[in-house]
Amino acid sequence: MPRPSRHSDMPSPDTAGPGSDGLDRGMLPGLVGYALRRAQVAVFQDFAREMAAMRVPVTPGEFGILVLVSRNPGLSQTALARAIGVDRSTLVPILDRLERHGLIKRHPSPTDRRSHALELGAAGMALLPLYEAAVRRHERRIQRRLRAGEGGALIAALDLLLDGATSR
Amino acid sequence: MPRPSRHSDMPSPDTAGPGSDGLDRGMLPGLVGYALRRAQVAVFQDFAREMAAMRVPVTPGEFGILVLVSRNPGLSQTALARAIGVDRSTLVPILDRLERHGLIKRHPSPTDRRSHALELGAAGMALLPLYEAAVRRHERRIQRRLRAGEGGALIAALDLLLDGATSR
DNA sequence: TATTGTTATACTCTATAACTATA
DNA sequence: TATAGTTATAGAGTATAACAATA
Repeated sequence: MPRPSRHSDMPSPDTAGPGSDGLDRGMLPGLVGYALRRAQVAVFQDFAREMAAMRVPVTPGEFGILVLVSRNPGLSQTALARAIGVDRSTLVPILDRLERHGLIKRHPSPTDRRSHALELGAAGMALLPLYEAAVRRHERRIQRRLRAGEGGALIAALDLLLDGATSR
Repeated sequence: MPRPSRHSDMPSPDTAGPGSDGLDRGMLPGLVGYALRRAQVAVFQDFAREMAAMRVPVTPGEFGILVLVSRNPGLSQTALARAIGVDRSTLVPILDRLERHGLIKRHPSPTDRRSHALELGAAGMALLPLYEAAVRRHERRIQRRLRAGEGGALIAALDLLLDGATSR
């Protein structure tokens, strides 16, 4: 994890953040939620920049779907929707697009004729390794200001944050 | 086709994340971007939950606007839009709502008759301290699984991430 | 009766372009 | 000519409700 900042508790009000414009931001720079939101936006933009070089660019959410489908072949749309936290109706146009580009394929389920068994399509099998490499490049770039091993500690801290924000 | 990376790289693939559903998530749990997105969603929901108790609930973005306006009275809409990273046209309906609730006020600028000088409204002056207290409670809750001082380190790491993702 | 995928619909958030009144 | 605020409009992204087919 990052440096054990030897300050007592509430982080400093901060006179001016990085790339600042001279405005007084008050308590904002001391808030985890504020740092989280700004980092999130920048990281998404960097992801898109890396993907722009690909033949079929995908969003972070779509990349997640491709990984999930490849590791859990035969998954149903409802199960996938639950796994990524969206309504099953929200998933339909997303899968439509991925299927249109051959990234995934909707097979008839052998056991339930209402259900679709999701698999990677031909383009998906060809491109997923390229997407994974692109994501690794992206991860290396966004973490380049961190010290070695700090990325893992950051993930651990974010998972703890998720837990603190989620659990009753 | 998930390929065994022969680099000594990413953290462990993770057998099952917290609150998992038995699905194999492959490399996802080892990605900072993935942890960031999930934490972000949970933290926003917790913010909304804290705000639900207030007379006039505000979003994280609206809270940021109130802080900015209170610390930089006389700010113009264009300057504010730039500070929070949205188009100035996007800001208009947001300020409309805040003004309707008396949280902010658009004064005529003394120096430029095209421009509005933003100030806190009467309700804004009364409520901002309550919002700030609510945000501190929210911050304390989401950080409750972290060790003492780790919140500051987390902010520092997120700021470094922002820098790595942003700079050319 | 309940569930799966789908459709229709609506709501939120955001941007672009064009307008107006000033500068 | 350029800028500040505004409007009209459009495109993502998301959800809810209802439907047909199937369980």
